[in-house]
Amino acid sequence: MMRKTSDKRSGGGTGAPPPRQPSLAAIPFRRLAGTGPIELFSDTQRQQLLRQAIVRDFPARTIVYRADSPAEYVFIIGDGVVKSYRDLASGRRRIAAFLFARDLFGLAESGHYTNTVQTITPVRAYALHIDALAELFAHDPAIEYSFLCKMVHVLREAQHHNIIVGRRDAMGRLAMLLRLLRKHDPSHHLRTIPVPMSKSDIANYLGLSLEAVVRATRRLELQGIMEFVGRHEVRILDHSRFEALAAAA
Amino acid sequence: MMRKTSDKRSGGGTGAPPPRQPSLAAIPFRRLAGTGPIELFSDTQRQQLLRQAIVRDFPARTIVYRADSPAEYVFIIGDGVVKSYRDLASGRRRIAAFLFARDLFGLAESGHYTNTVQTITPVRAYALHIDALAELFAHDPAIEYSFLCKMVHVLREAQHHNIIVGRRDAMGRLAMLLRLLRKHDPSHHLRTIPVPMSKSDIANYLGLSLEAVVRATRRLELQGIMEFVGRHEVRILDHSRFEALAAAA
DNA sequence: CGATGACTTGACTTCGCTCAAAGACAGTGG
DNA sequence: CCACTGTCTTTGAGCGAAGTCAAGTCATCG
Repeated sequence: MMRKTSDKRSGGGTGAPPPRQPSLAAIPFRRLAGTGPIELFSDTQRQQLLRQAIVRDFPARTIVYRADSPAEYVFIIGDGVVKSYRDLASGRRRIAAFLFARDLFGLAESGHYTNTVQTITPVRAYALHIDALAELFAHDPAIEYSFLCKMVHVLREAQHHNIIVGRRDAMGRLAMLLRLLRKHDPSHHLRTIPVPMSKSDIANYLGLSLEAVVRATRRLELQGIMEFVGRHEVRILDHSRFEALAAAA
Repeated sequence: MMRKTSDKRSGGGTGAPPPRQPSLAAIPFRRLAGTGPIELFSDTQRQQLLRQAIVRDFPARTIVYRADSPAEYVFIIGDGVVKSYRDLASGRRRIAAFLFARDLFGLAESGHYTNTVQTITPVRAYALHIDALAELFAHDPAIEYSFLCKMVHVLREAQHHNIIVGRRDAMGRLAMLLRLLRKHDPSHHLRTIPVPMSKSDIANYLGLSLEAVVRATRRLELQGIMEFVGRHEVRILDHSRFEALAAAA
């Protein structure tokens, strides 16, 4: 049934110096020196949030909340990976996003969550009561600005997801997902990309059948572009062809 | 080449009492009485924004800005319809969203727009300089909160778009888009849905080829579910089957 | 060591894509 | 006012890729 505590997949956030918590990462929308995601909170903001937050640890495969249930809390991930999905009337499941350390989830619609969120690895999360958060916003526009930045960033990610799903070829979609996952790996100088989720999750994220995902991985392996090392790691063998495939958009 | 000013398609916002401008509409994320979108700005907020805003009128088919160009302004649509899209390396074009009156666009990434935005109908827009807006945010958390609400709302729409594109059947995708368009029609008690964009735009939004869109419309017409009245209006003939198709998700 | 869930593989079907060519519409200019 | 022209749209034929169904294997855990 449930894997116990033996799950060693980390999926992000285990870099050498553990970042202060809670923290939020995003690429700001205004012009800035760097090009990658930056930390949005200052130390004092972090402390303010931590005062309001409830630290919660979830084992792998735990449902944090279900779609359409009343939304009391917003969550910031300290460590671990979750999936945010919706089960459709057709019986299909659409995974809207995989979320990692420094990501945010739980902003709802009319007080009800729109997606179900379930952990993939063990997760530490910071739960912020929505009223407390609104209170904070009213007093501190800078914190609110950070959340706004994050939402803009998340919207861009959703649009990128749209582009991924819009591709017709399964191999290309898979390559794009792998590139996403690599970005979330703190130590991606290594040749292997951590893949914490199951192939079935991947299928639901990419809008493919499970079999199509399996066949796409097989073809990528046959072409010598990448290979699975166990079920939760991928090694890129031919970087240039991999990038070319993922970039074909 | 370019249609001149004779374009009569409205596409939203021509309801009897013209709303005060600029205005933003969204479903707030906190629990609330109503279930539909509400106006986010108060009168005083509107006036504050209007003081900063440049009112700009664009003819149909005008490019407001191009992807990757420096982002100086954020826009709120007063009236009309635009498309926000990105041309991919493969030669394909992905339309990320159609935007209507009371919608927002132009929040960028690192000071550069991520999508190209082009008008479909004539458009009146309110351009807000990003620095002025940030200034406003720092002084008025309530305005900032409105923008945050809007971004959360837009994110939900993007996820809904993901669900649409995730469907395999062209007819179902088309039905879902038509339902979206109906929502944006101020007078949708009528049997006809305004469809301001071309079928080619629809194809790029749905992730289909133009021909697939045409065939889907044909099949819907043959089955007596709906029919095109001219190129920019659709009449729903069988509401229950239409809804069933769109809801099958 | 048996069970459960995750994964793999094969055969067949279906649906949308591509290419190609013709038809319909709207704004333009005479 | 009407023919002109470019765009948008429609339709057909053939192909390929992903979906579905059905077995069967592998891995992990009790």
